Amino acid sequence: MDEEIAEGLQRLARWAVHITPKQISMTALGTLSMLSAGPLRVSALAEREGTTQPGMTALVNRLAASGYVRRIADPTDGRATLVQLTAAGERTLADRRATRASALRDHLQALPPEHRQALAAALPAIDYLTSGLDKPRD
Amino acid sequence: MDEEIAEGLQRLARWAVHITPKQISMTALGTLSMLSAGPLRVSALAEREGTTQPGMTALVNRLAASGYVRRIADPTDGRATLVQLTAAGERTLADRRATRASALRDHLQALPPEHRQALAAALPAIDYLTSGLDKPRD
DNA sequence: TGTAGTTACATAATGAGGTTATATAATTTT
DNA sequence: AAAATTATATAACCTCATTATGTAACTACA
Repeated sequence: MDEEIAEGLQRLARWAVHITPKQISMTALGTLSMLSAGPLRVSALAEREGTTQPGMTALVNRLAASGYVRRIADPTDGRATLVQLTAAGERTLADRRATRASALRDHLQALPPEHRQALAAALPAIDYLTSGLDKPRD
Repeated sequence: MDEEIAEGLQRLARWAVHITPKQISMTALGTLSMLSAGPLRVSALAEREGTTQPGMTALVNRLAASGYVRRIADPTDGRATLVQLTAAGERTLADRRATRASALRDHLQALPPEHRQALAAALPAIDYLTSGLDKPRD
């Protein structure tokens, strides 16, 4: 049984990524998402995104070049830099989330009622599984 | 309601990608997966993977360099090249699928029974949603 | 039938996103 | 005060994707 569920979840993840507009990478969106709760260190972002510190430094560079984040000094540690979401970053985050959700909703609307109900009933299970994620709604 | 489901599916996709060992890209795995049913043209692979033809040419180059696929002539069209899975490619495909499925199963085993049941009940809905995909079990 | 158009793939240049290894500066430890 | 550790940055290098363009082969048609 777990076999079938695992297979289904893999297909579902693949499908969701497929139909989702790729304006921004998952890592970039997740990073902006985390920052919406307040500034974080580069290393904290890297750890929670499951990437490396140099990789996150590069991503923060790109996000800063796009004007979505800025670096501020960490008052408690001269080595660290805090990454802070800008107003433009907040707008972009909201916009990208809405676009993604709407792409998914288009497909859900074409879903027969019993299937929609089954998915709704599975939401607590999904919440349970994904609760380890840093509540990024992406 | 669709709102909550869309959100849940996005989180689920993100989670599944997160916990999945990234030995191989989704596109590469999907490509090998399609080829397991028989040789296909570069352009057919590109279209079904939702990528560009030059992108698929490059991917086929890398897969060929790794020994997972080979190019063979298309007897019906001198311009086309068919991409064929090698024995090593089949082994790799099976191995990667197993690794991914096992990572997911580890999480499913820690799932309370009622949640597991809810997911099992949602499988038909998942099949319905993802039926557009080229039955790649990834 | 030969030439014009189209098609299939490859190549080139570019950029995002990721890796490991290493350097630098600031903080801690001893 | 010196040594060790920590936080970030930098460098060199892959993968994966894009657009623009080249080339060879097929198709159509005057």
